[in-house]
Order: sequence, then C-alpha cells, then structure tokens
Amino acid sequence: MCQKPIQVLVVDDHQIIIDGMKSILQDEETVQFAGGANTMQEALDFIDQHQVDVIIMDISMPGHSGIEITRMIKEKYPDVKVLALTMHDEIDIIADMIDAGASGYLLKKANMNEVLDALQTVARGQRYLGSKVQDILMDDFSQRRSTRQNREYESQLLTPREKEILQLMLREFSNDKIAEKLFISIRTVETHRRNIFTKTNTKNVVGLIKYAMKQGLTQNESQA
Amino acid sequence: MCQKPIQVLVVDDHQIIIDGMKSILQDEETVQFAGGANTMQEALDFIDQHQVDVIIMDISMPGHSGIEITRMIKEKYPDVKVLALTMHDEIDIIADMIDAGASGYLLKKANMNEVLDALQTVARGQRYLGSKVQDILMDDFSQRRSTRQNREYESQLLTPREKEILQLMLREFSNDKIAEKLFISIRTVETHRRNIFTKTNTKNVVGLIKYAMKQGLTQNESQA
DNA sequence: GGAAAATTACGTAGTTTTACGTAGATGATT
DNA sequence: AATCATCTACGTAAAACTACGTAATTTTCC
Repeated sequence: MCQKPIQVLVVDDHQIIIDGMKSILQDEETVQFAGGANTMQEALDFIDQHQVDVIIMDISMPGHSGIEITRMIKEKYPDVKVLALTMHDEIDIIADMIDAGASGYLLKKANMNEVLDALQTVARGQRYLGSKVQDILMDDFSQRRSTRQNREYESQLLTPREKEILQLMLREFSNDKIAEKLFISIRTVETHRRNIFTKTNTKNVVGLIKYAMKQGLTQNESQA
Repeated sequence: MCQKPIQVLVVDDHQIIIDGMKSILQDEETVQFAGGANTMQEALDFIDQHQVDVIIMDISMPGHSGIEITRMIKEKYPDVKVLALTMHDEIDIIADMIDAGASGYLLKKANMNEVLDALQTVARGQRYLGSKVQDILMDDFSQRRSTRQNREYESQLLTPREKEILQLMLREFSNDKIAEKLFISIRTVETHRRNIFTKTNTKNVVGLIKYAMKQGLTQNESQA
C-alpha cells in the first residue's frame, strides 16, 4: 500500500532525541528519517522545503509548545500527520494534543517497535494511541465530551458479512474453511477479504488483527 | 494440526448450561459436543466409555465440587484437558482449580469466541486464561507461590534469532523482507518460521499473534 | 420503482507460504 | 572428542493467498 518510505521529521528541543530517533529509524526501509527541528520555525521551514509524511513531536518545548506547533502545522499542512512522543501522561495535555490535530500519542517509555508501529499507522491515516495512553483516556472518558474529532474509522466501516468473515479469519480459518462454513464460494470469500483489507487500510492478516484489536473486534463485544 | 474435531464433555449441574453449550458447539466443525454430565459419577462414567479431549467444567456443583472432580479426572486421565467455566472470580478458587489440573479458566461472561478459542488452546496442550482471569492472577501474583505447575511454554522456548524473526513477522514483514533485512536467505527465514510454529504449537500467523500477545511479545518488553 | 449498497462469483496470473526432509557450520558444554 | 543447540540453507511440491477486473443477483432504502 505504501511502498515508498515514510518521511519522518522529528521535532524536539533536545538534539539528543533527534539523534537517537535518527539512528533508530536509519535501518528501517519502511520509514526514513527526513530531518530534525529544534524549534517551531525550523519545523515549519523544513516542512516547507521537504516532503514530510509524519512528524514526531515532543510537547515540552521552550517558546512554543508542541501543542501550538501541531495546531499551526495542521492548519497549514493538514495532510501531515503528527505523532506526539512525550513523557506527559496528563489527560489534559493528551486531549489538547489530540484536539490540536495529532494523530497519535505515545509515551517516551514506548519502545522502538511501538514507535515504528505508530508511524505506519498514522501514516496511513489512522490514529494510534499507546496502550498506556488508551488506559488514561478510558479512565477519563465518561466526563470528557468529544470535540468534533475526525472519526476516520468509526465502526460501520465493515458490512455484517465482512465482519463475519473477519471473525472467522481471526479464528484461524483459512479461506476455504470460511467458504465451507458459510456455504459460499471461496471466490466470494476472497472478494470479501479483499474488500476488508481495502476498507481497513491493511494489507495482511497481521495488520488486520491489529486493526481488529484496536476496534475491539477480537474477543469481546463481537456478535457471538 | 488437529483435524478431527475436539471432543467436548460439559460437566455442570445445570442442565440448561449443558444444553446451551451443546447448541453453541453444534455448528462448529472444529469441536464436537460429546456429551454432558451433571455429577461426578456421570462424568467419570462418560469418560470411561467415550473419547473426550476437553471437559468444560463448572465449579459450583452440589456434592463434589468441580475442583475435586477435576483432581480426580486428571489423576485417572491425565491427557484429558479441563477448562473451567464458571462465575467464580475469587483468586483462591482459580488457584485451586489450576492446582487441581485445569488447563484453562474462563468466566461465564465470556462469549462464544472466547470459549472456542479456549477449547482449541487447551486441546493442543496450552493453557488458556480469560483476560479477566489474567488480571486477577496478576494482581495476586507476587505473594502466591507456585505449586510445581507444568510450565509448558515458559519463555526461553524461542531462540533469540527466532524471537527476532517473530518480531518482524509481527511487524508485517513478509518472509522475503525479513530475509532482506537480516541478510539471510529466505529459506532460512522459512526454516525459522517453521520452527517457531512448531515450538509455539501454532499453525498460522493468526495463532502466532495470539501466542505472542499472550506472552507479551507484541508491544511491550520486546528486545527493542 | 429506481438508485445504492451488499452479497455473490468467475477468470487469470502471479506471489507467497507451507510441508518435509535433509544437512553443513559454528560455538558452547561436558 | 563428542554432544547439543543454534543458525544457516537447499529441493521439491502442493496449498494458500493476492491482485484486478468484471458482473449478476439480492437487499435496502428513499
């Protein structure tokens, strides 16, 4: 789906973080470290002159906060995705950041795998929240009310039949077993499958499972 | 890996549960409702005369508790797996049940998918704990000490290299991409892959992911 | 009654994965 | 020196999946 590497800009006032990210991202073919910026101005200049897909954004920065920078960037370049990577775990900051337009939020204790995962996820237009962050949000979910957020993948994305097929895929059925069980042709299953992949913006079972988990389609709340 | 359906015996003093399980299991090819039993004696008799792979066991039963029954059954028929399905969420009961030899523990609020998943998991010799149950156990983990349990999949099951490949699989790399990244032949990757499947008792990526999640090899604590 | 969405399905061709067996190289352990 | 675990890799054949395009039925909804 996305063959060319994701261009990543790292915005952080600590150069060490930028350097670290650079070296981490370096031996990945799927992502490419495009550059780093220590200030808002640097960041804006950079985006102006380079192709950037995702920005890894720190929040606590002198001068303008990551939140402001994000808001500004999303105004000028709505297509650029912002992934917050910070140590702040306060609900308000997270909320503000998301409100400002961030597509993902990770705590700095996240490991490389998570970062890479998050990069890919936000790059393809979905949101990504680290598991810790999810917990924090959940806890706060009831009182806080929503801010007209873009709800890119809300739920009725998949048709009932597609969900059914997804369920079976998650239960390790192969295409022909699914066909057998549902009394349809394997060709049909393949078509559904293809549509599921397309709709969910995934390209293989692994991605799909991650999607399903994110949607809570795995164990709980399915149409058992 | 297991072609013939898993023979399931349901032991519960409430007939309605047995009937319910029967109808649920009926339209599954992978499992087969073999029979039901309301008492220990019935259960023992049944096992004596039929092929049984997994027993779904309630705990609160008049006369002998599910724990006793489990202990007795595991003594006589160690190969028969017991899956506790109950509403008891007290740590002591769970622990006793596991101690008695149960391979899995599910709360009755679990849905069909979870039950089916659990059945397959225990049938192939692994343990299965519902997510709630895991939480409960976790909370209590530090003080309670172990009872020489069979530790079928303890951790050092996979070699470092295998873990590395697993990581990449989880990150949606195809075999040839893995080969490329690690500078080895795709044949080698295939071999590793095969060994991983064998060792983890899984047969496809979906199963493997579930395994990985259970082991916490996905996001957190990997060797990033 | 007609448009739109959902479900069904085929063809063709290519790619990827699985299944099994085998086996050399290396390093650690005893 | 021998054993064991790990990592490496090939061959062969079959099974499964992927990619794209197309399109006939139903169903659903306005």
